[in-house]
Amino acid sequence: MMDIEKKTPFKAKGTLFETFIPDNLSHRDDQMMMLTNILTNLLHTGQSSNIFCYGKTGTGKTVTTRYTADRIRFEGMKQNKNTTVVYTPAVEGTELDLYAHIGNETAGKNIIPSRGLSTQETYNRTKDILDSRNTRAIVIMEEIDKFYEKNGDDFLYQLSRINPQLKYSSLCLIGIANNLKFTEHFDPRVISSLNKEDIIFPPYNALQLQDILKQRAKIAFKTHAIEDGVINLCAALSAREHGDARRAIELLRAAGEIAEREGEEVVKIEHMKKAQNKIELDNVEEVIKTLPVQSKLILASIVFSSERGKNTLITGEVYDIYKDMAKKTGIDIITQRRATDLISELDMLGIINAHLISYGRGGRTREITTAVPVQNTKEILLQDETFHVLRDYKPMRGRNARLL
DNA sequence: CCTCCACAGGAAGCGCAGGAGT
DNA sequence: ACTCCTGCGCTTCCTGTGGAGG
Repeated sequence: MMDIEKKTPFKAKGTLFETFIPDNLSHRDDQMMMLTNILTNLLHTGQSSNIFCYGKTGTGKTVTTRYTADRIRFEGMKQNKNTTVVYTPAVEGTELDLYAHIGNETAGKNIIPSRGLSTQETYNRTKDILDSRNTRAIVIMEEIDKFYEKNGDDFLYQLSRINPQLKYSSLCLIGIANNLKFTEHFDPRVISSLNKEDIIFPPYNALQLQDILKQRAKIAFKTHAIEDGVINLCAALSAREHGDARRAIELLRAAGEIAEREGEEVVKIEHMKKAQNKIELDNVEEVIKTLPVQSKLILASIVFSSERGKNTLITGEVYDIYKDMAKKTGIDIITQRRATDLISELDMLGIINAHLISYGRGGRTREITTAVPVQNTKEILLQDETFHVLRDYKPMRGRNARLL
């Protein structure tokens, strides 16, 4: 028999995943109190104001709201007042998708189709479902600012006016946003009917992160399974980059996994350093792999000509190389207009940096550089069969190539 | 001060996919 | 089988523009 007692620093690894909601949240007492105060009205009067939470990623907006909403739901159960929590992860979709999601989550099954019905009809059905369930629905909506940017403020108007139309139920919207100022351009009629309260989540500093990590480490790892300084390093690395607690915990977990794989029972500084590199690469790989072909090809044209000192490209150059590569790989060529959009998307994903610059008479364009390790990116792209012919691609000088 | 480059990026619309209703 | 709905990727056509060179 093999040794079943395999060496590991972990005691309860599951507590280091994003889905885990801890029993107590440190450094978010104020926000939790405000949330509780507002949401308690749901149980008292059956309705409450809508709430907008602002803060950067990993500042505890999601955990805090979900935690609090859950407690309210539990409290409601005790008082025999039916409460539903609808969690809406960052929706890629539209107003229609949002209504369908709320309706289906409330119902607990897929009743409303995501296509085929008009937006208004979808809204009506969701409204009917809500009313038929006799419930107080807390709708937590992730990245509401992004949704607003894409779809406008109509959904807010609709949702804010839903309560008077409900006889037996009510809806309370909790919007979670990164951008503090996205409400600035709301239509006045939205502002007047929305009735919202704002809660701000400031980023954690290194000390607070340390605190959070220590608490979490206590339940996740065996005693003495973490070398001195590892937590502090983890907190420092995370605070410096983003102050993001979610990623800090992810980093700690990765360090533990690396230690585990190396057959160690103690997480050491070197594991933490390796973990940081790994996480960075993993994230990039995941994003690149799931890119649509055309985006991949655009990325390829940037990456495959970013070596040998020539590391800034302009849109025209990228497009020329792209066309060349498209011919070689047999992929349909898209227009430059479309290509600029894809370049913007890659920029937003953080895979490349593209910023506007003017060369005066030389025109106005974007300077593009890679934001990820070139060699690794090439390898990831080459995993795709379609790109095999590019393996030994020699960057050509585009028609628009500038002289340095 | 004006020009003019090499684009940025908005607007409209097209064809298709996926699904509902009839 | 047929009509109607929306989203998506894309094209076509277009107007707008920072700033070096004239």
